[in-house]
Amino acid sequence: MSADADWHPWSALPPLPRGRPLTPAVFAELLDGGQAFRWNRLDEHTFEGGWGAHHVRLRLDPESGALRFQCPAQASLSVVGDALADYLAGPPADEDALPWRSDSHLAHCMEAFPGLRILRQPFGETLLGFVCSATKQIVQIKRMLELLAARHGRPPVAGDETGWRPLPTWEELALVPEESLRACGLGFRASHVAGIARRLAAEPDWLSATERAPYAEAKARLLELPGVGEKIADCVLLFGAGRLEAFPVDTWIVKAMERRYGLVGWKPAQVAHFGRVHFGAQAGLAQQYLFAHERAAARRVT
DNA sequence: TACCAGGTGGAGT
DNA sequence: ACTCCACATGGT
Repeated sequence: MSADADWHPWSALPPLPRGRPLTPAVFAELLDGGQAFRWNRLDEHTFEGGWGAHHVRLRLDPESGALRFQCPAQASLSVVGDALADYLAGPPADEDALPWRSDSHLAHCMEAFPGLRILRQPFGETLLGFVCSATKQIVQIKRMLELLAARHGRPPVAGDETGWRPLPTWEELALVPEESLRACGLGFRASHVAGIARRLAAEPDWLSATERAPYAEAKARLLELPGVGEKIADCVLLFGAGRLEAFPVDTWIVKAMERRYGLVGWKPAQVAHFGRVHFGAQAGLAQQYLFAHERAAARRVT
């Protein structure tokens, strides 16, 4: 942990577009609910974390819903503030276009997490995070990425003494032996990461072309990568490219559709088809409400 | 101990 | 095309 002197003073962040003020529960769900894996709680209303080369502390005023942030003293306040606003704003979305009028369960989920949104994360590191996510709990995914950053990431800004490191880029990962990836707790995911890193090193423009491509083409390209199937491809496109039509189906969504929509025994591919048809062009946003609600419900019981 | 975790890919029907 | 299961690792 670093001294306060290493940080800029707290600064106000403009209100998020198209959003009600965040509640503490929605704030926590947004940063630490399984979209991003690099935020950690500092206290009741403050998280510390980062994306790309940016490292910040973010604090919610529980009364007003206003957000304040601070960044390392060596970083540019205006640059980081603008980047943070983009990150939190997420892709253009319209909650009113979701079928909550005819879907009482969706309406319930949206009331439980008012103003929940999709973050706009860097494409490459979203890919890394979700390749590491396969059959892992969120806390374990965070640990893997923390180790990757600590051991293989570079300092974000010259003179930054906070000790925080960004995730290694794919270019940097291509230079890391698979055994070192394994030592970060990746398990069988290490060979996937290594395979993707080799592929991206061989075709330097492949990733950015994939990010720019239309949804169907981008997804087909991602599915070429080792360790990337339907679910992870949709997570990368939803959280790392703002493609709200992506509808990732994981164990929680299968459970939710089974319990709340009566789709007992449906397989993930069938659930995915149902979700796209039922929830429409912003199925991914609906998915995030269902996901948050289902996890909260499970927590309540246990 | 057995089972699960924001799954995927290969082998065998 | 569909089902089954190994794949590493850590937690309950």
